[in-house]
Amino acid sequence: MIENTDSAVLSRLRDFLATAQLPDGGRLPPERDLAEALDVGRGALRKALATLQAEGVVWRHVGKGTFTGERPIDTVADINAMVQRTNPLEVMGARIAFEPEVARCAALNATPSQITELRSAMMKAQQAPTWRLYEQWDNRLHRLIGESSQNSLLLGLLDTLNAVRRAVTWGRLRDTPVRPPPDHHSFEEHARIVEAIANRDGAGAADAMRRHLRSVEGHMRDMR
Amino acid sequence: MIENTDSAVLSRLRDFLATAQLPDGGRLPPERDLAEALDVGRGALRKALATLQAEGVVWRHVGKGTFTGERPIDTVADINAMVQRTNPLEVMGARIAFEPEVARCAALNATPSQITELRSAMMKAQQAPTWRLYEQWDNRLHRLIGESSQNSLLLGLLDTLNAVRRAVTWGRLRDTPVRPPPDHHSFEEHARIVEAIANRDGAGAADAMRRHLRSVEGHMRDMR
DNA sequence: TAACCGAACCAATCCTGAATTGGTTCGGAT
DNA sequence: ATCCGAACCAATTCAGGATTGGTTCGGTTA
Repeated sequence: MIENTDSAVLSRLRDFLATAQLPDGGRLPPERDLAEALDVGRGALRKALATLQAEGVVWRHVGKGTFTGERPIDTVADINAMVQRTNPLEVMGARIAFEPEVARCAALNATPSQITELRSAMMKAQQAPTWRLYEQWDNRLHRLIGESSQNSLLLGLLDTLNAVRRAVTWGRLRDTPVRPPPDHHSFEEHARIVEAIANRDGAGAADAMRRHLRSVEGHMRDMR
Repeated sequence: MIENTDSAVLSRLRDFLATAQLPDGGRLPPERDLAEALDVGRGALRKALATLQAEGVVWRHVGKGTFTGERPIDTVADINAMVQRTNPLEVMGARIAFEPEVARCAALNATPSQITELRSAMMKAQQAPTWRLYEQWDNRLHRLIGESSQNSLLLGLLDTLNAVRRAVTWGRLRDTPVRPPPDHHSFEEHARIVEAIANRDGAGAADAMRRHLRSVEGHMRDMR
């Protein structure tokens, strides 16, 4: 050991990083190994690493290791935060803005088997013996449309939207044994959406979805 | 074994479910155990379970088990999960589907002071001395449009989308000291969007935003 | 005295192999 | 023909140990 002043260790560490040429986000050797490789005590190395971390050159996490670049952004979008800020009216507005475009993508990208599934879910909803089962298949239908867009990010956003919707409309589940009337407004609207998707009619699907959601919105207000 | 017709097995299974009284989302015994408990072959049991699954009473997954109720959809908006499933192309597709509709809402709902802010952010982006600062003001502009929609849920979804976008396109930050050229394609596109919003022209705003994003998409491909 | 080093320990994380579980196939018995 | 048991497959879970950054403590050196 020649000189292990703080600055000497730091510069030797920078040297190592420059030489190592590791990819951005790459992982450094464990502190113990690195200390031995640089012929430095672990404490001194940690002090130097702390400096680099303060500079934003590296970031560390227990059990994971030390990595170059900046710490990746924190993970979960807080659905609870959205739920507290929003209200049923906003949820409906967001659905009317968002879901028609998802339907448009679905019309352009759905696979034949997905179209079959869409028709099946639609039928199941029509024949549902209770409101609860109807809503179950209605949900399934709307998510199938998201899956049919073949865009996992759109699907993720749709799931987020639905999670918020469920949280906001909590406790308003219709659990009556009464079944939806055979002329329930949604049935024909669903059919229009699914047929537009089957016909690869993007604009038609978006339009049909928009009409459907506006109709749902109208009935929501009537129930107040 | 008395009678193990399909319907008999099915009714015995329903009986078990009713008796077991497991909580919604609860887990059924493994097929092998359950088959033995009901004194039924596994194949027959599976046929009955398939029926229940078609009815939406239970759902199954290899390695996990069989559960009551609906298949849970990722309730947590785990951005990391989205990031891992998606790719830059999908991100662009989602933006093109989503952001024009946000712009439409913004045109209908933006307050005068928000319109002032929009113009300000647009100017700042035009005069940005570096690409990094340009992107910063570009981000600010797009989020301001989200705020102008006056729909906190739409804004939350937009933030989620942006978080994914940043994570996916990470490491491709342009940090050159060069500034965007004065005739950068985005400048006029931004202006069209902002003016459409200022004029309360929802369709125009959506259209301008769509053109803008398609243009960005095109330049992304050129850079490859 | 003060700084530094090595060693041990802690908690979070990763890793690996075994066990579990739904999905499938095949031969034999009824 | 049909059903059953057994074996196998692939996805998932689970448990234990190994790894890793964070911390503490006593001994050594300057």
